[in-house]
Amino acid sequence: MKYEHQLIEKKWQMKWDTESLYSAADMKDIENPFYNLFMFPYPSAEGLHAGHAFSSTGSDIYGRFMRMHGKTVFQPMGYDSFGIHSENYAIKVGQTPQFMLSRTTKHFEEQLRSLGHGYDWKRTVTTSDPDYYKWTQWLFTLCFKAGLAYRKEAKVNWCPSCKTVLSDEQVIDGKCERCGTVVERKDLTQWFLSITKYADRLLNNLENIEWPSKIKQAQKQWIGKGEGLEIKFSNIAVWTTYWETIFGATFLVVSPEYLLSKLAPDVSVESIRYAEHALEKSADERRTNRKKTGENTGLTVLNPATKDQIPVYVADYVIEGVGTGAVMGVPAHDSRDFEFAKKFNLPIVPVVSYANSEINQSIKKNERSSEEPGALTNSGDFNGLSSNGEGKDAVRKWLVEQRLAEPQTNYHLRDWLISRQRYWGAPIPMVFCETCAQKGDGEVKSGTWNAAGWYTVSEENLPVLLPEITDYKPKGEGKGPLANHKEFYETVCPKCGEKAERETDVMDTFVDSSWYYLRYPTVGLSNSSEVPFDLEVTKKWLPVDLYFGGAEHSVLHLLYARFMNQVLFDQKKVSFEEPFPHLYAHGLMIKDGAKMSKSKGNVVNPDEYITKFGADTLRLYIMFLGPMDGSPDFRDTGIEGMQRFTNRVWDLLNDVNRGVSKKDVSAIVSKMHQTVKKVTDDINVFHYNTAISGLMEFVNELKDSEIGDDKETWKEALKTLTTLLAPFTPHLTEEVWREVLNESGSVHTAPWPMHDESKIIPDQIVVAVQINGKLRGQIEISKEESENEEKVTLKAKVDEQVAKWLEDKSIRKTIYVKGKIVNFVV
RNA sequence: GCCGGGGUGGCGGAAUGGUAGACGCGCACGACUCAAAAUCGUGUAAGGUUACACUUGUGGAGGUUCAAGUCCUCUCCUCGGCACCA
Repeated sequence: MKYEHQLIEKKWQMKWDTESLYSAADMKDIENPFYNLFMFPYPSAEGLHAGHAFSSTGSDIYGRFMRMHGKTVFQPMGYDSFGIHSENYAIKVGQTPQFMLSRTTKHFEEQLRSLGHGYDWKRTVTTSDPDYYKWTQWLFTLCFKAGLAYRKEAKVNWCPSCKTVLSDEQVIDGKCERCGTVVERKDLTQWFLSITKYADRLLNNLENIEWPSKIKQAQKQWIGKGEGLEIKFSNIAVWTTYWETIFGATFLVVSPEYLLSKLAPDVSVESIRYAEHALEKSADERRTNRKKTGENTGLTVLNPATKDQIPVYVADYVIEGVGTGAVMGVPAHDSRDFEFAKKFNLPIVPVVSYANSEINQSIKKNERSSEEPGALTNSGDFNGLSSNGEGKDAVRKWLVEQRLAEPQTNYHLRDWLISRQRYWGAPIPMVFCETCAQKGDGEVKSGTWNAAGWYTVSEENLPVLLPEITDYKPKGEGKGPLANHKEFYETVCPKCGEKAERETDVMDTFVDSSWYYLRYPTVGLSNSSEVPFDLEVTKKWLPVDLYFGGAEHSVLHLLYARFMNQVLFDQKKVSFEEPFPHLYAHGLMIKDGAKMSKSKGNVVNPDEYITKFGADTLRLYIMFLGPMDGSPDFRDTGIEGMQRFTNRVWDLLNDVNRGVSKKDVSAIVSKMHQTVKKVTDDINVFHYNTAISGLMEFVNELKDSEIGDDKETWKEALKTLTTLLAPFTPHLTEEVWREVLNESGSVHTAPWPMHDESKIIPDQIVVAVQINGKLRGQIEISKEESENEEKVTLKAKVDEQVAKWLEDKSIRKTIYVKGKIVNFVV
């Protein structure tokens, strides 16, 4: 009987649906909850590709594994449907985003169903749905009321192609994360969320969550906490983490911004001209210009440690926003300063030694080397000091005691810019009233920015609906398309009732995705339109038990979501700080050695493989390619090999009435228990490729066994194999379980098999024999014999292959590793 | 430059310090067939041999150990993150 994958897969997908196998009737009344979350995709028009199939299958296998462990698994799916990606595509094909959406989500659902994933389709989330973004807006108002949302004019990242601003996190190598265009800098007034206030907590909590270290590392690096000193050089403060090099600071450099805003007009005309010119450069141009250009300002300042007057320069290698925007130039210990000093003929003074006992003396004597700075020729030569920890501490103490410096902590993390001058997003739910602004009235009084005139839209008036307009394309004038629609922005002030205007920018998509995991369990509850998330159900299901997703979200989504959750925690809306205590980051599937992308034309659509080979074979194949956290290469040849395996398994499992001969029973029982252990252990750590190889070995063992009378062992082996395979091949095993083995209920709720440690070791064991660590022979012993070291070593000694190596040699030492190895040292 | 992964057959990849290359792909040969496909069987690290024996072998150089792909030191290459971050 041939395995008809098309019929069987469709049959069970429909049946699971009618049986609600993957959907709890009542989210509040369940036991052993396990929230198995997969990062939701944005519903692209192309549909999902093999990379999605790879990652979502990885998540699904774990969910099924947990379900068979008696957990009630909640595995929802939704769509991150707002955002530039979806909107850009709609523009390209000349449709509205709304129109595109209805087709794309439907296509996604069909594809995900055809892969056999056990999603709860009754509880989905679509971020562009008013029922959803109502609460995204509510979240923004919550931040505003907590003093965590503010407006500020700032030099921001502007993508000239997407015609919107971007957050720092969305600029990769100076380019737009979405379209790859070089971003420009633009002065705009924008909404920010104060994520920097959470920098320390975001950093410290990393200790307590079970995440891959590389993701933690990336977040740590992005937060970039630097504990340094702020040191006054006359009226200019510099910030440094290398304060011990201050004795070698022979000049000072300020950024162009610093010069123009704080030092002009007391500086040279040339330096002002230089600074103005530098500001016209794009961020990318400035970033990649490694030439140390600059200009003398004519000012001098006092080096507080050496008491020397040193010149002040302006140069664009100093960046506004890092530290104070001014740095001390220590050419002997910093390669950039060195290059600069060479160019401008500034003195290069190495700071020599701070050996602990002489520290005070050294400092007082202001010890300097008489060596020529010519020794410092390459940029790698600037260490030596930073490694001297004790000296460094002594200098710090001295500087602070002398009141020359103050401790100051700086972060790389910036506040999150969430305004987007686009159409396809959640409108920022704010109203500005000019009348109130004149009087200084506003919803919050804030010291950090002038909030006068700004009001949140109250909860009963949410959502602020995104109007359906046809002229939704961005124009690039610094305002979003909604600014052209009076009917949208004209409103009245909630305070004084005068004419007022709505904010016309929309929110960054990452705000939408920063809280979606909270919404899922509440979908479908009677109060779901009254609350963002029901308290009882949230308490039951959250935090997420396993979050499965791509490493590319290390510092975007994963940081924002943690931040939002912590805000909600502080506002007493949730009882946990970290939403994802356990994260698994899968790798990226590639094709022919390159990342799958439309532009390369190497995107693999799983549909044709499902049609040709079936979902189960595809699932096995992509999981077998390599480890889940690697970058497997999708190749067509391998899948045919997996189809052979699927067919072999099908034939084997249908051969229910055969038995196994007495002589092979022990080997089969042992292999069965080994396989149970191996597959269980491997799934626990997401090593699906080796779990599958273990299953293949078990299948080979069964196929090669001699036919005999022992039907009970055979039947048990088949049953075990079926359950172990179930997470990987849900359709085939379900067919076998219910129709061939005639078991009651679904295989996916059947109990996961347990292994018996005592049955793992077979009756006959092969032990390797080594002489001086080199393999010289093998002996076969029984299980009982393996316990007896003397017996084993004797048997090894007299083995024909081994004996000839022992002739004329005396054995100095014998090592026996039970049931594994005998090593004679001669 | 800093921080993290990795370097193992023709390929994807396995190996709690204990028989390196599991499992699979590919390839070769054989069976079945008029023939092919499919399927099944055998072989497949390199050198060596009719076949065995044996020798070498996990990027390179040292070291620890009865025993090293695995641990330590140095070094080369590669992939990912951050970066004129002071």
